Amino acid sequence: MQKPEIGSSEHALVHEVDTCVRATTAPGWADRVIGYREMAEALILDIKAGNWRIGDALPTEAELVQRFGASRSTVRESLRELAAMGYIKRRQGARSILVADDPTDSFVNSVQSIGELLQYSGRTRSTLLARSEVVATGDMARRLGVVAGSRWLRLDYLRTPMRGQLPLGLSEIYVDARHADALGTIDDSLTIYRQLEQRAGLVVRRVEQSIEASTATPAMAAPLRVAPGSPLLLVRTEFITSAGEVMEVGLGHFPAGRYRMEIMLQRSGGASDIDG
Amino acid sequence: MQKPEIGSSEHALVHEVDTCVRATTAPGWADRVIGYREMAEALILDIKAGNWRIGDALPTEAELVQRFGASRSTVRESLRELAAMGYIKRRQGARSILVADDPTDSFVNSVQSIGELLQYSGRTRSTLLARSEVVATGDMARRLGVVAGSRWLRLDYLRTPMRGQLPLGLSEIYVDARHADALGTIDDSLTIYRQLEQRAGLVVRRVEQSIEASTATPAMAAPLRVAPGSPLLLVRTEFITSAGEVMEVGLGHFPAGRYRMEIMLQRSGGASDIDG
DNA sequence: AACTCGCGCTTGTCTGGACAGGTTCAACGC
DNA sequence: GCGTTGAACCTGTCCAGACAAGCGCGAGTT
Repeated sequence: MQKPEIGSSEHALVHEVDTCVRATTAPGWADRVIGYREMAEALILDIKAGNWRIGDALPTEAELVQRFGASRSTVRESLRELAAMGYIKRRQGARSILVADDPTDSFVNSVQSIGELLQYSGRTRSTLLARSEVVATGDMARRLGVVAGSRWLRLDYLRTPMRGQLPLGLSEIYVDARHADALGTIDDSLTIYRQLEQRAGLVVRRVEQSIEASTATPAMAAPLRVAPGSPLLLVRTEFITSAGEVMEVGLGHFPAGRYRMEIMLQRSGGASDIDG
Repeated sequence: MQKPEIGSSEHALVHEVDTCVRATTAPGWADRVIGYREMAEALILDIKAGNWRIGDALPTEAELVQRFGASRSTVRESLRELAAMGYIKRRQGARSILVADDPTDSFVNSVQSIGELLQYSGRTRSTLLARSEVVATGDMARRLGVVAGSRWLRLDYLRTPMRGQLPLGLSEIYVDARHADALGTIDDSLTIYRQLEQRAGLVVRRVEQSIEASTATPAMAAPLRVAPGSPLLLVRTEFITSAGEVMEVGLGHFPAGRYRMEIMLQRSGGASDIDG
């Protein structure tokens, strides 16, 4: 989490001493050693300042090497950044072309294998506590966000870190009873939703997660080893098919301090690389 | 600890011949030189063959250099490819982690104007409780995830629904003191990060959110109208520039039952939305 | 048992150099 | 005028080495 590089100045010193040469020919202003990130930022400022119009070609790599007093690799890295953000397009042999001066102001969070995060985060193991069939009645149906009266296969897991004793949390997983047969024996090396996809021929179209604070019920308190009433993170995950039907619902209960959910959103214009 | 890492048999040949000499000689020689694309392809085949499970660590760059007889740059380029395709996640200091063996299986959450959800979610209003300058000391620095000793402008908001009495939650917003001047008077119709972008010339590259459970301190309990110690949802949001510097940190505290965070992930393609 | 600290391992960033292969454009031949 | 060709220009790929910075684990402490 730390970002000690306040000015990134000590960075500069080291390299100055090390590789010297650098920028001796450059016009005076290129004194400061800058990294590819700063270089990218400087270029973006230039772009926003209107130095080039959309469709124009940016300076060649060689010119940027001169101007910033950095190596070609560094210049290329910054151009790669600009391309990833959607400002420019690159093509071998031709100079970079400015294609946008303000790439879509949207952020993207891309997740592979949802629920890895919820069920298998690498250094955790899950132990099945109970397997039962339930009918969603009033209160429970509301808690799950499903239709009252529907039938579900319920799986209770306790999640524990590989090293350490205190459990991370409890997971209740509800599988639509109509697909429970297809599930059969459960492969613990795959997520439930993946197995449903593979064996029941379902396709998850979207996943909805909601997160809120709650408290530990007496029943949960024992396996979680916390006091009843202590604060929990409640994570509900719904897996929804293209037909709009909820095929699986997961409820995760995580005591404070043991589990943290992290989401990273990245600004993206043209997610793709090079070529065209 | 280390994975014995199986398989990848035929690559041994190339390695045998050893590298260096490279294409200076005619293309007639025995084995092709492996490029980063082929290397990526080979790795994908290994992945699909099940040599590693999701969550496992791939070989280190050094090991791949050995195996393929290529330079580290080339190996890194191929790993970059795999990361872009969604097979692996990379983190400085730690080995690459396999996160998907079939990246068509990726879900995307895209959102315009993050932080709307933290500051202005349409049907809520924010009232500024306090504005102060603070220095992040030990404990607070850890809580914020910033460098100890750094200086910040702190803004305290109470968020209340348009209709209704009970407050939704408290927001502490910390703005890097170096950019606080640029902020000047705050336009309540825009998010803070947008104003920082426009007035301080910063570019937000990515946003990191972490969510966990916590408890209400006595100081929070009063304005939130809950009992001290009652469960809260703690949402931390970091706005990070392309230089990798944290320019704004937001801490949201939401009592149980009053606020729920919602995330919708959609499989490849279509846009989606987050929260409300 | 939980916490801190240090050290080794691993990835991130950067340098400087080389060749391959695509692009561009002007000179040339028809 | 028009298509071809070649050379200059430019980006793509690759190499070898170095230091910076983050991570993980074990040892020692509380």
